[in-house]
Amino acid sequence: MSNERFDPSVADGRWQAAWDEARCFEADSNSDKPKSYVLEMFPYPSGRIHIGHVRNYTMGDVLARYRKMQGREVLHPMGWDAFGMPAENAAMEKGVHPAGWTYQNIETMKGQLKQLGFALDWSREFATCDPEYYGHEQALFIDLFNAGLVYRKESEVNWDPVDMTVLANEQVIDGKGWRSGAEVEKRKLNQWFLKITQFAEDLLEGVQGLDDWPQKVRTMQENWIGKSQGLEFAFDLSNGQKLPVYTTRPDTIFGASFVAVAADHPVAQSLDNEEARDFIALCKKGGTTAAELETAEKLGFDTGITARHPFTGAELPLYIANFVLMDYGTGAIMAVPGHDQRDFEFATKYGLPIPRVVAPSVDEAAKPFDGEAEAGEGVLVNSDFLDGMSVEDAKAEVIARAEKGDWGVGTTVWRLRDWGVSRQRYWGTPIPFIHCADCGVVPVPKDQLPVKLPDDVSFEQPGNPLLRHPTWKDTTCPKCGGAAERETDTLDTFVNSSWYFLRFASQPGDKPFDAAEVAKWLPVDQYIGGIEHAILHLLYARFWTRALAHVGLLDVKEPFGSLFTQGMVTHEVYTLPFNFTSLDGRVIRVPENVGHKHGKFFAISDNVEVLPRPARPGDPMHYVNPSQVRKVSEKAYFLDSDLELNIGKVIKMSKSKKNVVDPEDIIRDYGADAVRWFMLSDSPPERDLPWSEAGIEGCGRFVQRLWRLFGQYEENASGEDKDLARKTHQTIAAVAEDIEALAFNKAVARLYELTSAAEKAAPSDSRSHAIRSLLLMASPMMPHLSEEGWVEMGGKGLVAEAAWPEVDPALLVEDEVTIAIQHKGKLRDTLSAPKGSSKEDLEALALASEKVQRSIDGADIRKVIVVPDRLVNIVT
RNA sequence: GCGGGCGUGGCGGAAUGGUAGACGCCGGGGACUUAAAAUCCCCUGAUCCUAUAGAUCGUGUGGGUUCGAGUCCCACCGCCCGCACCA
Repeated sequence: MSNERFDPSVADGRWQAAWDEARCFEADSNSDKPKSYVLEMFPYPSGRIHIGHVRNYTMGDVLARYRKMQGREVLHPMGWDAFGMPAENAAMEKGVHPAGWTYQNIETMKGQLKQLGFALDWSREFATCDPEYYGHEQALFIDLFNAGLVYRKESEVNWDPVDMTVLANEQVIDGKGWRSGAEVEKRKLNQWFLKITQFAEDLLEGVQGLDDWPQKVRTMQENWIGKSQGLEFAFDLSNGQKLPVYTTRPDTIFGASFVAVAADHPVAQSLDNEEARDFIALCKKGGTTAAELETAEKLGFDTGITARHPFTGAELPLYIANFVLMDYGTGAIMAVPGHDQRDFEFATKYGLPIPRVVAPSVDEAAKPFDGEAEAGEGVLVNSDFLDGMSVEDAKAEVIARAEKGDWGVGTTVWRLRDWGVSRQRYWGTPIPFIHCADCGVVPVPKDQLPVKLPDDVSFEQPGNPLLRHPTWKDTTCPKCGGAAERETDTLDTFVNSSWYFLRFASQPGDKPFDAAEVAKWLPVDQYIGGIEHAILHLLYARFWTRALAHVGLLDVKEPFGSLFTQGMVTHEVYTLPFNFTSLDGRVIRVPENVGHKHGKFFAISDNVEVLPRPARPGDPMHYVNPSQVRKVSEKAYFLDSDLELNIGKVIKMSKSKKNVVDPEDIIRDYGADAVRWFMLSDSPPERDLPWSEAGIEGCGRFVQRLWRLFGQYEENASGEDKDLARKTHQTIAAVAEDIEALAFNKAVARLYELTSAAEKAAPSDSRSHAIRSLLLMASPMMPHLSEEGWVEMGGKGLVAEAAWPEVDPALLVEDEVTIAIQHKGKLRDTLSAPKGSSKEDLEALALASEKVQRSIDGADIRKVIVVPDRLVNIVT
C-alpha cells in the first residue's frame, strides 16, 4: 500500500460517483428487511448550506449508514422547504423572481450536500414549491375542509400602513415595520383556520406515548396545549350587562379586588366614551405577540362600571387592561393581585387593594406581601367559608357552590388556539377556494388542481401580488358558473412541512401518497432537527397526521417515533479595533473592503494604500469574518499582518456578527471526512458545538493518522494479542451502543482510543482485525476515507454496503479489575484484583494496604462497605 | 412576563450514587531534520511540602440526605432557548 497522504480532493468525488452509480442509498419499499426511516428536518433553500445544516445532516447520515450496516432497509430522503418570505424579500431587494431565486438556491445547495457524501435517496427529492407537491397539498386541504376541519373567521394581524402589507412578528421591531419604520397597527382580516383545537385532548394524551422524545420537548408541547381546569362564571355589571369570566384560581375568589377585560372585548368596544376609545386605540399599537403584551407596562382604563362579587356582594371596579388576552378564556378576568403577579403589578400601579387570601398558615392571615404576588401553595385565609382549606380543596368547594347556585360552572380551558393558516403573500401554496357572490366560498374542483401561482408578478409595489394581479383571481364559480374570484391568500409554510415526510415515503403521481406504502415506512424512526421547532412544527405535523387519519386518508397517528434536537454551531467573534484611512482621509469601516499585500493594507476597490487608525469612542463595532483572521496561539490577527484583533464571545453563527464559516471552504481545505468528523467530535450533539480552526485541523490530522494505520494492515499476519483483541471487541460493542444513543462524541472518543492502541501494538492477527474493524466502525462517519482504505485492504464491494463488525461476547470480559480503596469516603489506594473476587478477599486486600493502614492509624473499624469489582470503603 | 433548559481544568467535554477530569483541542518539553513541514514521545486542575510511594482543596453559590454526591433533595445566582405570520 502506498504511504502517500490521503487526498480528499480526489477520493471524495470518486466515491460519491461510485455510490451514485451503485444507487446504494435508494430505498426499496418492497424490501423484506426491517425498515428504518431516518429523517432530518428539510432545509429552507436560503442560498448556501449553513454549517448548522452540515451538523444536522451528518448526524442523520451516520445513523442511516450505521442502520444499513446493521441490515436495515433505510429510507433517508432529502427535499426542500421552499416557500417562504426570504424569496419575496430577494424579489423586492434584487428584482429576481422568487421561483428563479429558489430553484437556483436549491441547485447550489444540492451540490454542496453532494460534496459531503451524504447517503441520501435523491430519487425522492422534491421542493414544496413544485406545483405537483402543492397541488396535492391543496387536495388535502379541501379534504379537511369537507370534513369540517377548516373554517374562516376574523383575526388580528400586524398591519404596516405604509407598505400596505401584513407583517410577520419578526418584521415588527419595537412596534414599527422593519422596512417602512411606520407604527404598526392591529387590523382584523377574515382568515382561514384549521381546527387543531378539536384534537387538543388527543394531542396532549399522545405526548405521553412519545417516550423517545426529549423530556423538555414533551413538556413544551404539554404547556403549549395548556389544559387547565377552572371556573367560568358571570359578574353582574352595574350597567345591567353580564360579564362572563374564567379563572384557574377559583379558590382565591375572596381576594378579587377588580375585574378586567381585553381591549377588544365587547364590553370595552361598546363603551360610548372618547377616553375609552383612545385607550383601546393605544392598546392596538405595538406587536401582537404574547411576549410583547406581557412584558409591556401594565396599563388600564377605569370604565366606571362595577361588577358585583358573587359571594360578598362588593362592587369591584371594571378596567380595560392591556395584559388581558381576548383569545384566552372569555377575554375577561377576575383579578386577584395578592396571588397573580400581573394583577399585583396592575393593582400597585393603580392603587387598588391587595388582599391576602392564601397564607403559609392560618396564623399568618395578616402577613404583608414582599413586593410581589404569592402564587404558591398554602391555606386559605380571609375567605369566609374557605378559611383553613388547602388550595386544592378550596378550588373544588367554590366550583361546587357555583354549580349548586347555578351561577357558574367548572370548565376545561385550553391555551391552544386554532391554527391561522392565511398568509397575504405570493410565495406560498394558493388556498384552493373561490368566492362567489351567490354560492359563497366554494372549493376548487379537484380535477382543476393544482391552482398554480402566476409567474408574471411584480414586487415593485406594496401589498400582495396575487391581489394585485390583473387577471389571476378572475374565474368562474364551479357551482353556478357565474363570475367569481379566487382566494388570494396562501397557506402558512408550516402546512408544507406538516406532511412532507409522508410524501417522502410514498409519491404516486395521482394522489398525495399511498396509505399502504406510507404505513410501511412510518413512523419516522429517527427525526433530527433544531430545538427551535420543538413546539410549532412538531405540533402541526402531529395534528396534520391526525387530521388526515380522521378523514380516512392515513392509518398512522404519531408521525415521529424518536426525536432528537441538536445544538447550534457557534464561533467566536472577532472585532477590529481600527478603522482604515486612506491618505486623502477616506475612512473604510468594512474590513471586507481591505486587502493585505507585501506588508501593506490597501482598499480593494481602487488598490490605494490605507493605514489602520485606532477607532474613536462611539465608532460602530466592526466584525471581521474568520476567513480574514489569522490565529496564532490564542491571539487573532487581521489577514497576514501583525494587526491584532479583539476576540469576543462564542455565539451562534450569524451574518450580522460575521462569525460564519462557509462549509464549502472547509470541505475544500480539509475534505468532507474531516468536516464530518469535526461535526461529531467533542460536543454532545444536543449541545452547541463551538467551531474552531484548531479543531478542524486536528480532525484533518486524524484522517491522515487513520490512513497511515490502514496502511499497516497485513492480510496474513499471525499471532494473537489478547489485550488488543479485547479492546477491539469492547470498542465494537460500545461504539454501536453510542451511535444508537446518538452519543457521537463518545463513539469518536472510543475510536481514538482504539486507534492509539492499534498503533502501539506489534503486528498480529489481532492487530489486523483491529484495523479492519476500525475502518468499518469509522465508515459511517468518514465514508470516503473508509472506501479508499477498503480497496487498499483488498475488501470486496463497497464499504457502504458492508456489514457492521461482529462482537465476540467471550472477548468482552476483563479478568483483572482495579479496586478503589477508600477510608471514610476518601480515596487512599487502588489495587488490582481478579474479577469476581469475594467480598472477604477484597476486604482483606484493602486492610493489607500500607497506605490504608497509615490513614486508619489504629482507629476502630466500625464498618466496611464492599462493592464487588469496584471499591472498598473502610469507616472508622 | 410565562414556559423550558444548561452551569465540571485554559477550551469542548467524560463519569449505572462508588478512583472526578476518559477522549480531543490549546500550551510546555523532547526526538527526527542542515532547516522547516510532517510525524513520534513525555508533561499539562489548583495550592502547599522536607516536591517520584506526601498532603490539602476542587464539578456556579449556600444548605441537606448518604459509609460515599458532579450525580439525589431544597434555596439562590448566572447564562441560553421558545412564546402562535421566520423557517
